[in-house]
Amino acid sequence: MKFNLPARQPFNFRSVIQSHGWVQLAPYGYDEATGVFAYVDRLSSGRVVEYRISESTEGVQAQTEALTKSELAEAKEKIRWMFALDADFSAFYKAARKEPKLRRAETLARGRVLRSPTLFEDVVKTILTTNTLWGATKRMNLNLINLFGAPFPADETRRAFPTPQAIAASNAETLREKVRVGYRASAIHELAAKTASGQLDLEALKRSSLPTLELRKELLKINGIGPYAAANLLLILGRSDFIPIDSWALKLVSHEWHDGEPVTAKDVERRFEKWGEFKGFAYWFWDWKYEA
DNA sequence: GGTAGACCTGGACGC
DNA sequence: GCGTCCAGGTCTACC
Repeated sequence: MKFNLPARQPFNFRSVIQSHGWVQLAPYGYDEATGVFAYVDRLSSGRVVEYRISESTEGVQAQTEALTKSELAEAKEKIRWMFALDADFSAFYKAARKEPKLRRAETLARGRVLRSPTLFEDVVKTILTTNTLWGATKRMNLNLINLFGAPFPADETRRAFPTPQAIAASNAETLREKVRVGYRASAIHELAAKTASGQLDLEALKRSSLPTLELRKELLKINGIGPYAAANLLLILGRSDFIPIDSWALKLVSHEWHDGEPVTAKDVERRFEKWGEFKGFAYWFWDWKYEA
């Protein structure tokens, strides 16, 4: 079955897909040639389905197998969230018009950050990006999915992202030895256990009206989430008050303003201070000189 | 509030 | 094939 979901304008499908490296992490997939984005999802009914999503005139078009009425409603809600179809970035665009390095922000409809259907998945993936190289992040994520994810019946080589319950039912030792997440094992298992038991309601944070500073405090309470990871998750949640400062950010700022000389996190903060509540977006969508 | 050192993995490199 | 070094954020202890 096919269905269309409209997006608040302006909207640019490729800008969302290319907003960060998430698209390279299973169970996402993207075919550059056809422009089809795929995601294997486990619905709350227990069925594992694939969404094949492409750009439409007003937003996105999704294709999947026949779903029940409640499954369809769930799929629509998840896809709306993943692509932030309802998000409004007009205030950021207004501020960005004055800055040549952000000139393309509005024309390319930047601001939306590709996200997972659940915040649990995004928190786990963010933990997997910390203190490691991108290749290792991809490997750990794939190991996690292959070990704990439910298989997609039409192609059992592909699996949905594991539920908190599936990970919680295992233990930190298995995460360390089979998923090869190293010291992150206890943080991931604790996160899964607290989420599965209801002690931690991550999904409520998606709709939270808390000020960003308070929301950040909530994220920092999670074991394994520090300043970088919290800022990354805030951007995913549409909050732009903090910059995810990692070694890459230091490199970008170093080459942009300091001729490649070493810089500190404070230097990065200073460069974007004037952007206030938009500093995260300004950093994220800056037209950087330096490229990998 | 700031800082040093430990935590792990896997890739790169030298032998 | 083996050993060593290094990159990458968070956490804890300490000042």
